[in-house]
Amino acid sequence: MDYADMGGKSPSPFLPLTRDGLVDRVANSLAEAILSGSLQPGDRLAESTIAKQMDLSRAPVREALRLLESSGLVDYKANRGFFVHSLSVEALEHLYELRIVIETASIRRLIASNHQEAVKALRAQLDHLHELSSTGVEMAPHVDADMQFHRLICHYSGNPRFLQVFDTTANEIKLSVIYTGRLYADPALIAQTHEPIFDKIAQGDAEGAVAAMEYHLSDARRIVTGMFRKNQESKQK
Amino acid sequence: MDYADMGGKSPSPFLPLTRDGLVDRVANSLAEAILSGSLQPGDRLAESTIAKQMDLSRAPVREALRLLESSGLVDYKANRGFFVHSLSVEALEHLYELRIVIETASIRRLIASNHQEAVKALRAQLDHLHELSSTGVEMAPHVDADMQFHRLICHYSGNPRFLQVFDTTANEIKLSVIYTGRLYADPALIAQTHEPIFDKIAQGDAEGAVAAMEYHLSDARRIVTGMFRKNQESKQK
DNA sequence: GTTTTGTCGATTGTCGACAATTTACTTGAC
DNA sequence: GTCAAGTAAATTGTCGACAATCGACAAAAC
Repeated sequence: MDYADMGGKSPSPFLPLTRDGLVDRVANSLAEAILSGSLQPGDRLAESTIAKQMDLSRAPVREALRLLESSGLVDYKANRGFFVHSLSVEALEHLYELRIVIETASIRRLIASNHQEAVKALRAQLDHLHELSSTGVEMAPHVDADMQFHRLICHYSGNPRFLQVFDTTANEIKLSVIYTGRLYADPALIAQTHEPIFDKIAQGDAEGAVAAMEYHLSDARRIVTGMFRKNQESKQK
Repeated sequence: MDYADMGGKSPSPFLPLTRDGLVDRVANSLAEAILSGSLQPGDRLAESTIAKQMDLSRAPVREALRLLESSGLVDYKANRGFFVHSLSVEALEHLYELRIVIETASIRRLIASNHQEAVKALRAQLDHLHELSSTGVEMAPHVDADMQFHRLICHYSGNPRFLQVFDTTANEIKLSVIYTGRLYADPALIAQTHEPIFDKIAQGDAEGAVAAMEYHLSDARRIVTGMFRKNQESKQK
């Protein structure tokens, strides 16, 4: 038997054996630190310091930082180095506007092509969200599951470019939620606000689903930017 | 192509005074080589070779290649290095679909906000295109001017994210045109096909402009993918 | 003859050191 | 006390060298 060319799911008895390079591990580690809030926006990310802390040279750290830059988690200024990405209210507005464009476009393509498969996956993800809502108070898992629902929509659009655009926005959206505190007073609301979108998609009602998504994202934008503004004001004084 | 240009307006009377770092110069140089066709898709881009040819060390070359990767000009495979980006027909279809989404969204936002300023800039760019059409037979300037028209639309959308998405697609689109040969038999047609879009925008007719843009991009997609297919077949034998 | 295994050359991955630049601090003048 | 210039420290930018990894070819086994 030839284990090399059995396309599809892992036919081999071995685990994927994730040979993540050093750079990826560094990037993941840094991303976690940023998304967990250990590092504040604007904080300097000195290469030497990080390299020393992780006990390796500056080269892989530098590459990891460049990677994070392209995913929007850090900013780079020539001859000045890397800093944890700082958000502004304007940037958030632009971000949500882009999300509306990409995710509504994804919905249209999704309904026109991959419908059956997509509905199944989205239903499963929604169920997962409902389960989560009864559990912990930790914010991160809820946000992740929320984002995953939206990501699935882009995935099942059938256009990898749509997913790519979504992914570039995803980290910044996560950042904004982390920094502004919880999105909804009750985590159970997260799952509920996605039901109307799913319903319309399941019915194959493209325009209805688009409208539901626009409403949902506009609402989220309103809440996030509102809290963001309040947060900044409280920091001023 | 200038990777340092952030697309914003220059408030000072002085030119940006591009203190391009070494990395940017290397990136520009490589981009030119790729977009001019000196390097063929799939060609290996060995760091040492490039470093020797440019008389510097591998570090800045490596960073430049990573930069080009994020702008879609080169592909990177772990432990194998960098290669000139290879296009597929499917990728092109996806790319044009994304362009339609972003550029039509840009048109809507543009007409709703920056209208006056945008119309002026677009008219100027169209005039420039017309002037070009009577001159040389070189393809690159026409393609650049064409892309610049579309880029202006994204720019005047007022949402930097839209422009950012456009820029990530721009290089690949350029590549496809370079590799498939001329888009239109007569360069004068390039300018003409953009007039309807401009007219509708100038009139403030959002839906009309969107329709014109969709028609234009669908047409371009049809031509490019068609020539691409033909090109590949001729390479087979 | 086909498949597996071993070896080699080439290329990327990582490292520590030095040069160039920026930032922070100190010093001095007003 | 405030501001400016000059100096020192810290940080990024670049370099050349070594280690790890990969692909291709050669050799051996079936």
